Amino acid sequence: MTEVNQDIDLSLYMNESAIQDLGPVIEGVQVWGPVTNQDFRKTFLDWYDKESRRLPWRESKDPYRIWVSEIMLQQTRVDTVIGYYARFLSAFPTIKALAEAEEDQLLKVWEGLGYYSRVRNMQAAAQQIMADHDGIFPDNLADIKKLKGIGPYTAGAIGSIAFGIPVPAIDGNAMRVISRLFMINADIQKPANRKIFEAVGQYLVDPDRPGDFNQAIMDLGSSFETPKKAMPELSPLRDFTMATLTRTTDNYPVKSKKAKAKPVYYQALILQNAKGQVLIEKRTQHKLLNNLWTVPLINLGTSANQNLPANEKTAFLLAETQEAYGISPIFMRKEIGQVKHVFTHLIWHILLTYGQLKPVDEKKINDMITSGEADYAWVAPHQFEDYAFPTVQMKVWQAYEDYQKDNHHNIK
DNA sequence: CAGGCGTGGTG
DNA sequence: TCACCAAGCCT
Repeated sequence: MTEVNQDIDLSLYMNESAIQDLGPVIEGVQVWGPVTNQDFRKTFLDWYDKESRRLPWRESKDPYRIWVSEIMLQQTRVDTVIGYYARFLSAFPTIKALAEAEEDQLLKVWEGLGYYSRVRNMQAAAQQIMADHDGIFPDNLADIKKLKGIGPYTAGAIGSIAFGIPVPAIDGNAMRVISRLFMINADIQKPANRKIFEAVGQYLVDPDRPGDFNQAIMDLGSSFETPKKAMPELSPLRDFTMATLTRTTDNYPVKSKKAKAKPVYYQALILQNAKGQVLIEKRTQHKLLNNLWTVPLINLGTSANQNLPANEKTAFLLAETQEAYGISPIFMRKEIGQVKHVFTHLIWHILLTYGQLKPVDEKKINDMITSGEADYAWVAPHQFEDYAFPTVQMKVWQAYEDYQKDNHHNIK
């Protein structure tokens, strides 16, 4: 059985807190009763009415705009999203525009925001809405949940904010706040424990103002009830929060650790044609950074493998390049730079190698581009507006530029 | 279910 | 430098 707050006796704290009555046990959590619940909601929403953050997506109840903000905000900071939100809406002002957009243009607008499947899923959902709902965002939870990329949290957020449906929106903030309210020991990392917070959240949410209630949780979670360096004694809910009353805020939420990122090694090929343009390719058939563009990357595996003699390294590189691209560039012996990029689950270590194409190889590449056989393209430095590059590629460009700067003998 | 999936900020 | 984090969802 999941550990919850069974070791806590709420009644012990009734005299020295705002808790006035005891309520039911929900999923093993002893919660306060209806009298306290009303008091709690009023206190919380009064605070929200006075102190809520003014954010671009709070200016409208349009479900499309709420939806866009909720997808962008998944695992992403508010400050980062603000830089993308208006641009996205101006590029794709309606569900129809999103549904009909070119994927390349979609990724270009999302470029740098990360978790790119979010925007691909959002377009798929927009197409679902065009097909199944005449282009009108569905107004009930069951249909909202069917949309690609919308899970239990996002459905609750859109449902409550845009349509006033009385449901909680259980994200990391909500689990942190609720775990501190009732000193819930369930590991929030475990999917099975979601139902505990869903159920308690459902009990707590104000049925008259569910959207404001859920957004109040967000604001509280980003101000007084933060993951680190919380200031629970300044929270408007301090007298309702068991962890604050017992000075155990830092014990909540319980959260198990995730595996740390593993290193992967690559050789990036900076291949120039006669015009001085550089070869890039679209990452089709990948899961990571799918359909974004990078220079050719040769995977060297999980060990550096760089303690080989120089001539063997070159031979290896030539063989790999011939294998993957059917060409034999003239490589510079020494690497021209390096890049380190950290993903959630991987760390890429990239060595940049410069090479020039022989005319016959350049023709081979050009033929593949012309025939549409492969997603290659030639780009000149600083003329990147047509392609969506992930941040790791922007770092590669930067390293290449640094090298050119340091070696005033222009590579050409 | 565990692991995959980005990026930038923070202590 | 590094661990951890920020309005999760999909497979």
